[in-house]
Amino acid sequence: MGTKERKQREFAERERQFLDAAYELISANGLLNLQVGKLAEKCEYAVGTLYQHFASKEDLLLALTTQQSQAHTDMFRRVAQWDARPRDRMFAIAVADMIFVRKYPEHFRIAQYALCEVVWRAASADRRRAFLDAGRPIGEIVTGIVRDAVAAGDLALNGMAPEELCTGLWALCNGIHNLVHAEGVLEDFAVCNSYALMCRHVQTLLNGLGWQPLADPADVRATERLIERISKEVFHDLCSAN
Amino acid sequence: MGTKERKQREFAERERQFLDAAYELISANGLLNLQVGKLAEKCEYAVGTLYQHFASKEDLLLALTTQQSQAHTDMFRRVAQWDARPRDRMFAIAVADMIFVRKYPEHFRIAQYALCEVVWRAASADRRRAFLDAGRPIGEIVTGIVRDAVAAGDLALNGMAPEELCTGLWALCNGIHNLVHAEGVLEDFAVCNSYALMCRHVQTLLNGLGWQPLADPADVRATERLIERISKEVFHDLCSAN
DNA sequence: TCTAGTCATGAACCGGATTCAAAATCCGCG
DNA sequence: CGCGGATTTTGAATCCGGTTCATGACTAGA
Repeated sequence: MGTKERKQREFAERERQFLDAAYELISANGLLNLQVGKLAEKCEYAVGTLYQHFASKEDLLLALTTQQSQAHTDMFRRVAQWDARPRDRMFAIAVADMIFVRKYPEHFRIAQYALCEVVWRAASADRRRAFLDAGRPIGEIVTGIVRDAVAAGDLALNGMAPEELCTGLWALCNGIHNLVHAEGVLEDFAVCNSYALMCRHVQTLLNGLGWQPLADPADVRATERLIERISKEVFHDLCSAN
Repeated sequence: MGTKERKQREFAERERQFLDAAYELISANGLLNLQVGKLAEKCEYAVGTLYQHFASKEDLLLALTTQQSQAHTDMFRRVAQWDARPRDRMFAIAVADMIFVRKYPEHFRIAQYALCEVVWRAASADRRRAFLDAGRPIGEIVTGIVRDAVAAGDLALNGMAPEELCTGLWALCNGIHNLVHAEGVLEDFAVCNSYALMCRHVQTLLNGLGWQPLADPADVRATERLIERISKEVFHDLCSAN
């Protein structure tokens, strides 16, 4: 009975259609103006059909975030396979993050919103679980790099677990995105190229961990070259301009 | 004609009442369940009266966040006046942040929500401006500490503006709060005492900046002692236990 | 072709934010 | 002290958009 399976495939396909359309609508009109009715209409389905997929509007947003998270993971996977010293790979993780957020600025905003308690709680438990599951490989990739570094003698944990060490990087990147996206906050603060700055802070943090080989804090060009190299060797297809 | 002024005072007082009550309701029932009608009722005013103060529900949330920001600022001001070496003062900023978020966990959630594009845009322009204004002193305090450190020869900027340097710390703290509050994400990640960890990361970042005197990354106890000292000398009244 | 089951539909429902016309209150003046 | 216009408060009515569910269409197997 292949019928069942074909149905499932079609169902999954339709779900993707909804999510893609949602992203388009959000990009065009802002998250604020996303309306379930409009979305269904755009997809040429009835609202009821949409509700066959998502328990609520919030559920849909979390689903979208989860989908995004998978794309994000794919970029990280590439970094993991990149043939470079652990420190550079870890730095490349931050660069990947940066490229991703820049490429899909709405995604960050949606995630930011979807992970707020209000929305998170309004999504279904299944959806929440799926989101957490989607994030797990990211953790594994990143802690893997840390372990490599320790094994190579480039990094001393000083009693921290690799997971704990990672949270620092993670928080730093996440926090920067937050600041960048909070309108007016950074402008006020006279920061021009926020992502170059983010890279600098990441290098600083890695240096603070004593992660070898240390980056020269005064040599901004070296970091720029590294970013270019990463763009070229790992994300050639995603970085047309810068 | 003092009538005008008394009215203004009363108006401001009522606004505070609304905001305080909103915080209570949110603490009790969660942000999700905050209802404008209920809030007005709790304050024994009609909904219409509430709308005299706030352009929308979102506007109210941003107002609440702004109020919070002022309390936050007061804590930072204390740190600025603390008689200690700049590096310790900077570290104390992070500790202050930590104490604040711990003391008012809902406030963080509200801010997180209020600063999402959806809510931010739904608030009135005046309110947004007020929020940005409320944040400005924080920036001044923190960059002030950086300048002190540079003047004392404890820190080299390496071409960064003090504001830029601050964003790193800021992002790190903000990011950690985000992770801590995102249910399930850190649990998954086997992090037990998240704020102790945050302090470690802050020390790491400061070390990475070469901010003298460096903290010994292996000596966890030293940082604990410093935190205790800060709790005692700066926030004696706010820290009953730990 | 028929039938039971599954799925899609969209008008109706409903909760809650927002509005606004009427009522109450306030204030300065005679 | 009382009057009249301005200001403020009130809460029932409105509006909006997310969600439901009775109905009809479609499917697959008999």
